[in-house]
Amino acid sequence: MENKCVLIVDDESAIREMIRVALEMSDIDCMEAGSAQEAHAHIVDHKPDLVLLDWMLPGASGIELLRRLKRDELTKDVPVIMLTAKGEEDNKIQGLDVGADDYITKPFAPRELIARIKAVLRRAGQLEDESAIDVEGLTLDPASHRVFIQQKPVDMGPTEFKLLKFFMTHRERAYSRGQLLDHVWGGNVYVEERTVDVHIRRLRKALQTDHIDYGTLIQTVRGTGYRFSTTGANVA
Amino acid sequence: MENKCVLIVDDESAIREMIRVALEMSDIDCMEAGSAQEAHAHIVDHKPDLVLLDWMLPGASGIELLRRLKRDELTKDVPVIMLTAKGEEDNKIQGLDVGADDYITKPFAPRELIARIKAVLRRAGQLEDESAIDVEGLTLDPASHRVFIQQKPVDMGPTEFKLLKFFMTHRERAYSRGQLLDHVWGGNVYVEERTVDVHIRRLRKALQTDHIDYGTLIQTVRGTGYRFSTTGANVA
DNA sequence: TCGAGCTTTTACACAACTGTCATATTTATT
DNA sequence: AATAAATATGACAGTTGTGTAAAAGCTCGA
Repeated sequence: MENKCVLIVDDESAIREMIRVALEMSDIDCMEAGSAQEAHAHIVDHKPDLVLLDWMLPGASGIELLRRLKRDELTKDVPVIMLTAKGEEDNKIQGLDVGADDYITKPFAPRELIARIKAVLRRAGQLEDESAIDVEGLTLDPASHRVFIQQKPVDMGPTEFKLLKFFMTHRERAYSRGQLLDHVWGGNVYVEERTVDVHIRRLRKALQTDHIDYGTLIQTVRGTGYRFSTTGANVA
Repeated sequence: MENKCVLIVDDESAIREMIRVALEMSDIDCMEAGSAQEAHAHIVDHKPDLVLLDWMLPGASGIELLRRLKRDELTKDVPVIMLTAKGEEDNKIQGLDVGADDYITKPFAPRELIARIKAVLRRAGQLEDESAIDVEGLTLDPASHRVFIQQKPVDMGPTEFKLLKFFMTHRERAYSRGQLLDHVWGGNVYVEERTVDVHIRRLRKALQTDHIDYGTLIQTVRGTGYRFSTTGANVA
């Protein structure tokens, strides 16, 4: 599985370095930013999985940045843990009010930091849409992470599952192999486009039963890619 | 029966000590926290049976903590009694609004405190599902803290029991190892995720008998985690 | 302080899944 | 009908994730 990426925002590079060491011990990838501006640019740019934000940035801009992040639709879902020095306790609460997901007081034990980061990451990951999707007897249930054909569970690999989920939430529309790679495989992976064909094939196969063949819902759009459609196949 | 554990949250250690003495007279275990932050960490970590929370923490964070606790799925079920000083009576109402289970005005008689605590614990205790859960001949009885297969008692460790209880009360849904750690181990414990595998293994083993193998009810969701399901796995 | 009973970690084997290729098969074009 | 282009299919090997057992660590009570 891909590592989580945490952005460390602190003006003291020594502290950043210390935190980085702690996190990398736990297989968490780190990026660093020394100022609020730098941090903001990075967040918009790379969408880290979590931001560790020092309250005491020069210009008291830590809380400013937090507020700004939470105001913007694009960044409001990025979890933030505030770092506060002892004696700034009042600020913690303010931080929470503005939407920090947790706070931790310096100095802290690396273990505790890791534990909190993991806890926040875990909770953040849970927020996805979980209601089942049904198409003519083909049901995909994100909660149980399963697919059913007429209430009967169907077996398929993780990639096929994600692929089908994407299709069922984006029907009646053709996607190129490249787009599918982006959406299903996720951004920066280098994979042959032909690989998509293979997974389409596997998915179609999995959707076949003795009685019904739901594989035909995934239609080939020659020269373009594929499309999930409930209206029978037709000519271009 | 195991003693109940109450977390006392107050910034004055003298008051904490006084309360502690009173509670321990009644065989109630106590933990203490002097700040909202400390308290939150403790609650997530150890899930006390009840929290005695002073409204007047530095930074007026008592009410904040309460709000935070009630917002988070993991902690919303922990009962809270608010401690308010005379003259802050208006706050009581606010506290109740946010979800406190009761409130007490300082100064209070120890007898009264004990009485209220017991009342809240009693109420909370009743909410716990004490009725046995049965799935196709596999029975878990929270009251006796035992598991039966066709009326025959089954042996397993405490963690396996909690794990099974969680699964049986949360069926047909995939949980990541991280989520299982959150729910079964409790909050911020810092444990390898692979540890879950081992307990799953032991639980599955415990659920096997000469005749039936209930271990298969716990299904592996590759790349995701595990799921308790009564709809059998299926053919490829 | 020691030991029993659990829990957690570790290490390795194994099975499932993935990505790629080589080879059919289909579709479009002339 | 022949040819070119694109997709479908089956097989293979490398990779990843999980199962399993055994060892190391804890905890609590005698």
